[in-house]
Amino acid sequence: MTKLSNSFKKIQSFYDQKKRMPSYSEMAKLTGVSSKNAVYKMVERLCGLDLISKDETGRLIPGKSFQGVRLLGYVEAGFPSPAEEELSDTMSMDEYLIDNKEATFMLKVKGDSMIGAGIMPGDMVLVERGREARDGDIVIAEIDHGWTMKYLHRRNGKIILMPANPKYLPILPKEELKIAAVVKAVVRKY
Amino acid sequence: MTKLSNSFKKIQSFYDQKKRMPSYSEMAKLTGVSSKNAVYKMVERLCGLDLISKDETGRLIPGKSFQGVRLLGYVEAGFPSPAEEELSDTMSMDEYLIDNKEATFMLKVKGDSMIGAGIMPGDMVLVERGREARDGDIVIAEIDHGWTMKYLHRRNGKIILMPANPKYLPILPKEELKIAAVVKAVVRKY
DNA sequence: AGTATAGGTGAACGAGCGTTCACCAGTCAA
DNA sequence: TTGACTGGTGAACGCTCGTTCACCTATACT
Repeated sequence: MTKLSNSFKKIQSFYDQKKRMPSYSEMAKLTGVSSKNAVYKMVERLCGLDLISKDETGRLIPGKSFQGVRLLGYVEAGFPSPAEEELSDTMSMDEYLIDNKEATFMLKVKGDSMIGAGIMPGDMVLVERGREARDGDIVIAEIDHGWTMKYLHRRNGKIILMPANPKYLPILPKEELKIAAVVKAVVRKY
Repeated sequence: MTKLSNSFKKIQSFYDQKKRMPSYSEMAKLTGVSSKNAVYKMVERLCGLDLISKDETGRLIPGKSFQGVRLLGYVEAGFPSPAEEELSDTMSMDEYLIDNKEATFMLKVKGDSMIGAGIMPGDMVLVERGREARDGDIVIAEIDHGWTMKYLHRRNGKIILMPANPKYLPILPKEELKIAAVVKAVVRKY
């Protein structure tokens, strides 16, 4: 554990708590040095490593690999050794899952009608409004004054809402069918 | 759309891009007013709504409902109308999914051995290292020089690794069994 | 007509910012 | 032993920060 990466972790956890970067003086206190210039040089080093950046006004902003969790390989291909972890990429969940924050909503799944698609009751789904639903998408649809989540299929001009559970029957909407949102992601927490 | 919430959105998207709050002068440019004091009063109003906060040094930090996506109700209980959306809570994916960033890793699932638990091939799992595995947890385990993801069960002192797919057989480790990590969440993107 | 009130202007204040300077103590290779 | 380098101190610089002041509109409500 180098001193540099130790200081970086302190800065990282400061940002996690406050959602802003510490000033140079604050970093001096965090890292235990008593001169702003020592910090300044350290920040320059961190900028070189792309861990921290500066915007056009000189203010500090988190660098590319600042936020998020480390991304590893495949689970069946083996779990990396501690040495390999150093090289791994990082990824923020928010960035990974959300394209358009304004139109994205999270909602909780009730019922088991999509269990065959790996969506269990109690899961959270991230849905995006105003996006065009394509054949095979999972959608939130209004059907006969109620809302359901189903696969959307188009068969020669007609729309079919397919559950992913043999217990339930496909829905052939008679008249009104409003697609409220398209399911973009599923999230389950244990 | 009030002017206040319009300005707030500009600030929000500034933060999204730069990962820091704009200064009062920057906000003045963003919102089109020409006096810092006008911005100051606006920020006070936003602080009252908990959209923006100040830390102990007076610097601005994002408020509680600043980041993340809006959280809605149950999907089968109905999709809220636009009016209801105003009242909804918000939630950051990072905060929701990650407790201990240092020990959390993301890895991609290969194979269908946990399909019964709603974990499909290609899904991402968030795993946490160094956490004690309890009975019923899904774990990443080293078994006979390989790594797998399985349910962990304890039966009178013995450990069984259970797949969630009838195609595969439970694993009764003979000797060495190292639990590398516990699966905390599953994420699937469409 | 009168008058609160919400929201804006423009100037001012001290404090703290990011940055730079000159200098110093160790470490390591030549 | 010398000399270059790395990482630190402490003081200084101009600039921008957050904040406050007095004053200025409009609109809304008696």
